Amino acid sequence: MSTLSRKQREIQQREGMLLDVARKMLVEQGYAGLSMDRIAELTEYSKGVIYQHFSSKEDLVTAMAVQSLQRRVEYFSRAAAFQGRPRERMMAIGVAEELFVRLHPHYFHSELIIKMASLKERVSSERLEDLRKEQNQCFGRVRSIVQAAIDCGDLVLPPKLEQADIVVGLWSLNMGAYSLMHTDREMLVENGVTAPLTGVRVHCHALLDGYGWKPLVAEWDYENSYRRILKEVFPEECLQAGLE
Amino acid sequence: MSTLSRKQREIQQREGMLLDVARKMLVEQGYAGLSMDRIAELTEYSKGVIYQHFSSKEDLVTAMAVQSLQRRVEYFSRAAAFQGRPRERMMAIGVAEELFVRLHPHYFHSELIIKMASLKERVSSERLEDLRKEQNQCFGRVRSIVQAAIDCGDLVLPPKLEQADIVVGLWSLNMGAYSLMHTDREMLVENGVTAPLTGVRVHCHALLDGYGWKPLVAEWDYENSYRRILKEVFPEECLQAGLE
DNA sequence: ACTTTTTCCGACGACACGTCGATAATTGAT
DNA sequence: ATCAATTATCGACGTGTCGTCGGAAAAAGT
Repeated sequence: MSTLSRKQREIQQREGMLLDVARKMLVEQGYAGLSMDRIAELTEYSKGVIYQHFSSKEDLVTAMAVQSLQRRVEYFSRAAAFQGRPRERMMAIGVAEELFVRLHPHYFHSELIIKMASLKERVSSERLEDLRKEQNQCFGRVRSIVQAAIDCGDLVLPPKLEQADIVVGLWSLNMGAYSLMHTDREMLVENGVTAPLTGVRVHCHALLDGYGWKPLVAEWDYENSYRRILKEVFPEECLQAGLE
Repeated sequence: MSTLSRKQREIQQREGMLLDVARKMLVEQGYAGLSMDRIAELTEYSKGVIYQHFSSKEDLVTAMAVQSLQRRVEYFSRAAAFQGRPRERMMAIGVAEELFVRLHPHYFHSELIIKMASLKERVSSERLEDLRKEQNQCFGRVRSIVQAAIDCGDLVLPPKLEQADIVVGLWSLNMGAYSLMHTDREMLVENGVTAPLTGVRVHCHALLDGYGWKPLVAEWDYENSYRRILKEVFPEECLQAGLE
């Protein structure tokens, strides 16, 4: 006998289904087109049921963001376990992020929305706590790699920068690039930017080189590292993403 | 006699006033708290009048973003005119962005919102054209500096990167960092990131060093450049921002 | 002074969020 | 198996917002 009754398990499962339907709606129709009434209609549950799961529309969107971050943490964890120099492991995190965005754009999208609209006011405090926790998980995964690099001497912190700052720099660059792609793809193609995704990798390497994080691009065959990461850490996802 | 009648000028002026009221509301109450009815109430105009200026709520928010970009272009233009090496002029752009975000956070905020919510569907096509134009202005200002650096030999494009890519890298890093500050400041302080704004400058320098854009940080006194930029290009704004 | 055109108004319909009392289903005890 | 107690579900309702539209008011023109 499990800790939860049959009914309660059913309810828990339902939450996932509600989120799936909601996410599809969010992606197809935007935030404004995400309607609680229509979720009720499509799932053939009543609104009351939905409001037993989520205290408000904002709470629901936040739940999507939490799901997204959980998935990301999963990716990051696998990436962080890659066998290699710290900088290679950091590269693996970058690959993880890239695959994550490629394979789950709807998850990423929900994160962006919740971030922007400053919806936090109307979100239940437990959900907000979940969000915070997952975010810190992500941050922590990256941070520990930076620490490892410092410990083994591959990275000497430049003046005025702490470990956490390095994380912020990389995070900003990635986050900025991907949200740019999502929101201003039009402007990019207009300006002849054809392969923004591969671009991100190159930019990250430039940034790490700028920090003086050894081995520098000139001293190491990161193309090879890249292939190893894809093959050893994300073989399944590669196929899904259509990467060779 | 001007080309516009008195009445028409009055109407044009009114648009600015409407946007001011709306922006204040947006910043104080978030996107959800921005209500067309309340704008009408506060300005003591009818809703009909407001809908003569803006075809929808989204159109109004887009108008705010356009205003914001116009202001940014102004800042960027002044920065681009700084006398010095291309990399110094690029640094001036960074300073411009920093001051812009510091002094007009509400403008910046409206940009973020319009970007995220994929509101574009309901925006009038003229307004969308305005937005596109201003964005390209910004992009162009930065791009021409990159070109200048290439022309004078200060920058040799790394393999796999075009001029436009360099712009994208810097843009992403800045955009990402500032939106991170706006949306996740809490997470930053939790992780001991104390001075994110000065951090951005350091990260940008690292990125430019990574591109091999001469003169590198080690070869030039950019602290001095920074002081010169503040004093020569943005003396007024410095005081307002409370920078020494 | 009177007509035409422009501008302005605010009631109205449609729709969305979130609530709540009534209703149905499930559980547990006898 | 029966019935009471608890739990889960429903959907109509109140409130508020968006965007429209026909008529009132003001301005321009003659």
